[in-house]
Amino acid sequence: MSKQQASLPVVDLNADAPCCPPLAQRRVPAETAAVLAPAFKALGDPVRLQLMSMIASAEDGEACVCDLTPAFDLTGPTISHHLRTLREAGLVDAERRGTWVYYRARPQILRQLAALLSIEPATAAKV
Amino acid sequence: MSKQQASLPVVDLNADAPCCPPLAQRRVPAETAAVLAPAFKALGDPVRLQLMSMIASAEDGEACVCDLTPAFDLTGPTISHHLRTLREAGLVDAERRGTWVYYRARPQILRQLAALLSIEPATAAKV
DNA sequence: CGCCTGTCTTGACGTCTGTCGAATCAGACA
DNA sequence: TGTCTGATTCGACAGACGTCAAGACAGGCG
Repeated sequence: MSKQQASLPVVDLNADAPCCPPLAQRRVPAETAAVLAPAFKALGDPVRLQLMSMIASAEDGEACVCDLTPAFDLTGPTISHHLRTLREAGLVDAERRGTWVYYRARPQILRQLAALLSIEPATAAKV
Repeated sequence: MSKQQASLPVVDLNADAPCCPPLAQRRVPAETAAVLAPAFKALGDPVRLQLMSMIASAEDGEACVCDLTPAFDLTGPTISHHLRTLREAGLVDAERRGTWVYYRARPQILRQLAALLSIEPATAAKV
């Protein structure tokens, strides 16, 4: 078994959201589904998935809209709309500094989503 | 909405292969985003998220539609529609055995999605 | 001050999605 | 064979979504 997880199951999600034993371990209650589904939905668009990745993988932990926009064949308003969607899903934070607006990922919720999808090798191997 | 509607399973995510370095580690390329976004989208509905969980956490690794349907205040056709969405996203498999139809989760793609969202503590701690 | 650049909001348009009722298909069983 | 039950498909509808053009807002600079 992997030891990558030292103190695993008790995810330290300082969550403001009700959180998550793995989806495959215990049935997700309706309230949890209602809270987390919008986050998955926000990631359910290729453009937003790339935006999320560009922001999360940015060097300083933040990315400027001026860097994000030219990476797509889409207008500024459209990118802005997608960024707002990510923000409203709680996946990113925005901050204006002077002329430019910077977006920053929120690792907690990403961890929650990853935890929800995680599969214990043992569980998966059952069949 | 970016289109990627297929009436048939498109995703060949059968690979246990090293599909995806974490989203926060390397920028997700457009092709990967196009392939994985539909899976997130399929999980982006509370009903489907619960269905997915009920199937994945089922005792024998599979769940009968007859057990799934009465868990919601929705008609049979609606549940059937959601199950088809999950199937077309490559998240579940369906098999008819006699009178009943059983759905089974596909752990590979769940693992891929989890891997994509996973965050190295080191990476997350940067701030 | 006025202008310029960068970003967001508004309004509109076509498409997709979630839901239902009715019809249809697939097996089981008398 | 006929009929019954379980599941899917079909047709339709309201609402949400992705996209754009045009306008509005914010901050820097001459």
